[in-house]
Amino acid sequence: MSKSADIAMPVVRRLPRYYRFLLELEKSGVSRISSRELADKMGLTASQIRQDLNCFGGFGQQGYGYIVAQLREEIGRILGLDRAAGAVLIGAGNIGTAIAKQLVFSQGSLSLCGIFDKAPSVIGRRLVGLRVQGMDELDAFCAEQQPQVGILCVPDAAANEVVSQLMAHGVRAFWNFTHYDVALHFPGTVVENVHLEDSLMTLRYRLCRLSSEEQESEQAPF
Amino acid sequence: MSKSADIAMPVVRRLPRYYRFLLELEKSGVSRISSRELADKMGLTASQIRQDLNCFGGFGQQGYGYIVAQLREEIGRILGLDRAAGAVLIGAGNIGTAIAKQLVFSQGSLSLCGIFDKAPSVIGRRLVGLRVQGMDELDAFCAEQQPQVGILCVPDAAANEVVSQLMAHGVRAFWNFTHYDVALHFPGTVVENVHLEDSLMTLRYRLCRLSSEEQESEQAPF
DNA sequence: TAGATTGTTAATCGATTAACAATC
DNA sequence: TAGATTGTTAATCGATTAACAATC
Repeated sequence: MSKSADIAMPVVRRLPRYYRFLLELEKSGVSRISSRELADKMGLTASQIRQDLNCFGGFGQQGYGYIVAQLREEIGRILGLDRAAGAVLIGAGNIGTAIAKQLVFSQGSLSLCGIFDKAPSVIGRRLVGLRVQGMDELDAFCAEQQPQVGILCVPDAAANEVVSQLMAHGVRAFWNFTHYDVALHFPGTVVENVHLEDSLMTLRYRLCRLSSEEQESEQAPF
Repeated sequence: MSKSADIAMPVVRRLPRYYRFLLELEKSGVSRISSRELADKMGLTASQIRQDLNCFGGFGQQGYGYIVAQLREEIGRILGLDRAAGAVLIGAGNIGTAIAKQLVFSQGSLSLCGIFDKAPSVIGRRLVGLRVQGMDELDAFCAEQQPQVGILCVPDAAANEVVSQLMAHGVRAFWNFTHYDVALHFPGTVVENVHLEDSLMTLRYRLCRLSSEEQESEQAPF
């Protein structure tokens, strides 16, 4: 059993950020960095960085630090960025369209191989070089292409149906832009939720507190 | 000082989800619910729900439970959904366009009052009833309209410049779709990051583990 | 009153930070 | 060797869960 058996989610969620910072450092010609320097740059503690990295192995050199390029590559491998994976996007509305373009633009290792929609007005349109297909074509497509990731950009009410259809074809990973709780209804799946509305509500909350804080300090100036 | 002085972020981030579930219950005619029932529905513990809600006050009735409509409204107020707030969106590219449409479509309490872009080819275009303005018009617009929220849909490299410009006009809350670390560079701001790429990388990581888990259990079947 | 369920305190669990021995 | 910095163990801090007294 590998060392990375059961990593805590907070650690996993920090990995992409490490990856980004290391890539940036690499680009700007920094070849070596200590946990302290990286911590200062990222607004973390050196301790946390060392703890996080050591979940996966000893990538550093005592007395010296970490080799940027090597560490970045290592984290990339941990994230699975070296392995290609196919994805189908369901729902070519506002967000679906933007995500499709973004995916192709940013050229990550996830390759979008199919786009599907229900609306006859959308079916047949071309998007990032792909023809938007109808939902009745989904089963045959999955059987042939075996995508691993489902990107859910449909209305909330349609999500359940779409997920069970995809699961029947072995799709276990979902990038979920709906409010439908995939993980709750389908155990054994792996789901990343992008809840834009929730994110915005959290911002509203924090903005409120910020404003009331300002007012309080004005009223009670000591 | 109100009871809600310093609420832990994990609690705050659960509020939008409570709000959604309660709204759903309300719509389906449920008028009363216990922490236990709600917990089962949401996949949480009853204890956590009671703890979370009691950060803000005693909204329930002992021996009876919570009144759905009342609790939903209370949480809405806590989130600041009853207060209107103006937002400017900077960057009318793929995501910017989708977000603009989504904001107007979902009709939240955040009102998009201005859209800005740098590209001459985009300036002047109409989007959700607004004219996309040039960056040179931003200062005058902010001075007059006093938006409270900045939505950052620009390329990473442009974010720093845009944020300082908006901060000069009193904008303190940012909905950030770039990888630029606003909170790190501008203390005193309130920032919600939507890091799509990070989210996708986390999904990739988890997909990898899921697959290797399956393989392992195939090889060692007991 | 008895039953139910909250509000709240105490116990547990997990994640972060600090400390330091190992070692390059 | 001396200095630096990691890897790792121990201490602290915070968040979640359990328990129970208050009360509708």
